[in-house]
Amino acid sequence: MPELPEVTVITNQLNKKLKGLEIKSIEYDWPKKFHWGEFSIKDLKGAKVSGVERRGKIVIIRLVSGSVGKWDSRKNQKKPTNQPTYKPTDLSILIHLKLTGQLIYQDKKTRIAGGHPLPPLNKPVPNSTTRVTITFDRGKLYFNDMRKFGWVKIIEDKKLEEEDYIKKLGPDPLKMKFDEFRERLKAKRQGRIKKTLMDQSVVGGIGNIYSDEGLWRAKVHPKRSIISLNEAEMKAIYNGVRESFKIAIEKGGSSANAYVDSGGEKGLYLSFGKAYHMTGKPCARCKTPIVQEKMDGRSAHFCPNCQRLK
DNA sequence: TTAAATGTTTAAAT
DNA sequence: CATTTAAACATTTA
Repeated sequence: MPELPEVTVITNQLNKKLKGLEIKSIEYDWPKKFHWGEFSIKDLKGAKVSGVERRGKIVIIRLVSGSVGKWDSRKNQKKPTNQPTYKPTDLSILIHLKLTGQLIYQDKKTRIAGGHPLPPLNKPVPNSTTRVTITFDRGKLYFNDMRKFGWVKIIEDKKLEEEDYIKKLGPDPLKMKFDEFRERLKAKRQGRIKKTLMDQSVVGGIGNIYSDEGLWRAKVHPKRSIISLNEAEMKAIYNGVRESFKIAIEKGGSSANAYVDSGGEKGLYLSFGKAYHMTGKPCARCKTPIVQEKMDGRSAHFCPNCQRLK
């Protein structure tokens, strides 16, 4: 999916738009990946958005209780009643976009869209890839996912840290000091650098695009093992990943197709990319054609001259 | 027609 | 038991 920069961009925009909105209803045709846990639609109806944030690559829509009812604290579950359910704490909606997820919010005068570029982000919604629709008192949020790899989960705020994805998640490269970044990577020793960078338990938010981009900037071959990296190379990788993230966030994400920002403006292509999907194109530094090679089940793109294996 | 795709989990093999 | 690799998930597009 959408990696850290894309999720950051859409999260920030959603945060501005959704704050204070009240949930009216939720529709979905995708029960397999909509995890309600012990909750149900009754628990969300009337709840208001207190903010939208990001953890790794997931989007979290935080809610505050709107309705009140009964909660059985002994059984730690809702009582079987038709009354609205009382929540001992507030709830959150977790959304993982995986490979092909998109989030699109629309109201009378606004449209914001982010995530995977296909289908085009300016395509009308709902469409054939729309899996979940959350209706607010003013506007609707659509979760599209062509390949249905993504998921939605309803969870209590206080259990957020125990959630499977979140509890394994390493810190953001942008929020981490170099020392911690280096130590976390080093723990993988024999691991190959590209694969390790994409390991969400080591560092959060890096996927196939930005591991390629970061390593290109660092002039490090994606197959290098962690133990073979010296201090300078490690630092270059740290900086490389951070730079590519910062640039991508500035540019509004890497979505390769039409991107519509909160003002309805179009634009933004993966024009800043130096390696990802640049196979055969000359390296921006040395003009050697970028090569693509399959490794660890993914395709890596790199410059065979700047990024030597040894 | 076949392969590949902005990701993660799980089963299987080492 | 720890680690690595392959397969699975589901669908579209090049």
